[in-house]
Amino acid sequence: MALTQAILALLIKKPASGYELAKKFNADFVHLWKASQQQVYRELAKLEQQGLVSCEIVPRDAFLDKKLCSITDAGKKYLIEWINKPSQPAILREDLVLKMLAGELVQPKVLREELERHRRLHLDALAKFQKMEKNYLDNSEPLPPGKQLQYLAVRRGLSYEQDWLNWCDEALETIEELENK
Amino acid sequence: MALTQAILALLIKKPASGYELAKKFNADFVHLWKASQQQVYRELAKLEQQGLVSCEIVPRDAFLDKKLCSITDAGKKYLIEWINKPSQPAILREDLVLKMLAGELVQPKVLREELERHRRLHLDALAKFQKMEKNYLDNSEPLPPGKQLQYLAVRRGLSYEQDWLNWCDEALETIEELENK
DNA sequence: AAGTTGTACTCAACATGTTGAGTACAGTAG
DNA sequence: CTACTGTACTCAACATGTTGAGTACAACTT
Repeated sequence: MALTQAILALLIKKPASGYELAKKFNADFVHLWKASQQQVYRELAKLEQQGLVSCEIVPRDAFLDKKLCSITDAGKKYLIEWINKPSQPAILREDLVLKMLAGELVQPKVLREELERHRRLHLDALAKFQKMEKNYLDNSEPLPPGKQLQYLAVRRGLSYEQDWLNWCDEALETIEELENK
Repeated sequence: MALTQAILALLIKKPASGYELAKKFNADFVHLWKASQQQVYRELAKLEQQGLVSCEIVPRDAFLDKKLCSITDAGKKYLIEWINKPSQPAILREDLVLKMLAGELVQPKVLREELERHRRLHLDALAKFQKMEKNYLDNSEPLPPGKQLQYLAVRRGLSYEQDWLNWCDEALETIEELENK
């Protein structure tokens, strides 16, 4: 629903090609907003057609051409209106929770191994956010308002992953108790 | 992706009609797995066709007929296989985080009001999970394994909402600082 | 010289989720 | 006795997300 806004939000920082945006949505940004290359290109085409972004083909001698997209004034206006509209919290749909609900059907060991896998994944994600956080904390000068807000986004990721980690540990304790009975 | 499994997971507890399932996915269950009526009916039709659930029309004199669906042995087998396969953590796509990233475009007041709205929503959700938790805690006897796993799902919801709440408070502090400058 | 990796994109098909309207009937409240 | 609410579903259309293949070219490795 809001891939539109996610792209526009990145483009206000600086113009980018579809390829670059797609890379962000699958690397540093992946734990906050994931999107496939195909999704990005499709969305970008729609945005250009609506006049919310404008693209320009930049020839780079020797390299392949690159279609650099920038947000237009209309795009900025659209984003501002969207921020002003109330939005709903995201809908949670987590497979792992379903596996707990139906967990009686399998051996506790199966659940334990899956929990351990998820624990590792959340630990990796947490490490990435901690690395990002450093860029905001190591600064001796106070952060400008834009950066402070960005920092809040990083804090959300950090807190989210830490919270998952805590739950995984709690769940593992319960499962181990079940295994020992 | 896993609405299939969400429906099957509910059906192992007891048979239900599409209407009843849809009600769950929009009431007590909504913060763990949300699905619209239309989605449930479509999925249920597919599941019946695949032989994972079997439906039976139950005439209830005076009342409207009800199509009661139960999970079949094939359905149970399918669920067990799914639990055994590793699954990916859900993808986060939260509008509010985007609003922070692009937040420099608007007055801090706009962000503060949106944060306060979300804070209230998460507080409501938290209250619902706390109410659910009581059913598991008030018990003097130890819980059977199935219930203990169910309790973990509730704990996940509880922790998730509490974590959002904490972040909202942290973000509000930051925004208030911005407003006072 | 051939194969792999990385950049930069397009097209097609399908699965899933959302929105909205429409049918039918029973119970209850004004 | 009419309107509203709740039960119990169906159909259609569209938006969004996923999967997979395909094109093209440059740089680097083996």
